[in-house]
Amino acid sequence: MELAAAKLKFIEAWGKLGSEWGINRTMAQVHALLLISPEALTTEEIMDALSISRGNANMTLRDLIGWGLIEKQHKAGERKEYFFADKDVWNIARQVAKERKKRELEPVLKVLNELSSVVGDEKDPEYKTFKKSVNDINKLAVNVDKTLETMLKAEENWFWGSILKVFK
Amino acid sequence: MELAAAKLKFIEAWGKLGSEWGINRTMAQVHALLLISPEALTTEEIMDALSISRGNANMTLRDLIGWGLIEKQHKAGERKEYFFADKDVWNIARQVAKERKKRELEPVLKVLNELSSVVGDEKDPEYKTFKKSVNDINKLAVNVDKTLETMLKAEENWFWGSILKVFK
DNA sequence: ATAAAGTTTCAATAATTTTTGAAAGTTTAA
DNA sequence: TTAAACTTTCAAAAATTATTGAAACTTTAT
Repeated sequence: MELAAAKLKFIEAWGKLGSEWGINRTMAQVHALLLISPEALTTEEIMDALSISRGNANMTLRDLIGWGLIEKQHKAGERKEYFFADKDVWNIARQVAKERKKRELEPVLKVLNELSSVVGDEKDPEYKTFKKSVNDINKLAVNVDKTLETMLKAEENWFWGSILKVFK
Repeated sequence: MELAAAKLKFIEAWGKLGSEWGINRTMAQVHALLLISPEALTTEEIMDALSISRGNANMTLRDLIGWGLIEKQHKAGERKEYFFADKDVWNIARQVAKERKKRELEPVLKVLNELSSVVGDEKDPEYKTFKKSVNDINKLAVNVDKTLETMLKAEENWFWGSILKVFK
């Protein structure tokens, strides 16, 4: 396969995976493009490469910055803004884990906690089933939260070393 | 909080989490409803509880069966079909992991593998950057895949025991 | 101050995804 | 058989989400 074709395939695959995981296709594609680009790119270059509008490019880039996945760069003597992706895949994974934990897991933990404290008649099957499911999900969510917390602090080699050794 | 209100809140929270993770809101809500229901429910009961149409209910239930999260039940002397959710949260987590691994991770691993084999000029920064990103993502994806594989075979206590002990 | 270069915003439009509801299909019992 | 009870399908409609593009805004250089 040609490099040019391979790049397109990578961008497409990343976009598809993103959309399956609740991340806007275009956002995932812009990220993919920057990931495989050795140089920082301008908004115009990104618009051209992916055939998207200026407005879309601008909003997507802003979101990616919000996720901590890319940053703006300025080149000496130039007005234009350049965008550059962190290429360290472990950083990326941690950054995504950090944001999703904050945006999604934590609010759910909060609700589960409130729901854990609902009191009722232990004889009532409706209550018992509700309580058991909520408590079990809560425990699982707390374990996931703890594991993510560890991941956020960990070095890649140590993390996978520990996990894969145990599971070997 | 009243049990009735708590149930609604749980269904709502589960639906929201689902939609953030690329799972249809209604599907997550039906799953939530069945999770906290001590008895199997009919299509009609589900339609009523969530105010959804018969068509929607039917398709959603079919999808949930496809994900291995619920099953049909028949009660003696009744024509109606009843639906019942597996309440074991560890089974649920494994089932979801299994399906998403198959549907999403494996296709991506396949593409990454193809892209890893693209050859080019080691002096070309475009090629070098592409290759490095693809290889790094590939390694991460393989580690995730191995960990999921272990999870699929594991008992809940052993799994979290091992992970949390290492990370303590 | 002005104009050029560049960035941001957002209402309108387009695309996608979800839902409806009624018709077609199936199963069971009499 | 027939018809009642129930399930499935799917084209059309609704809802949601993403994208465009042009105007407004900001910054910099002269």
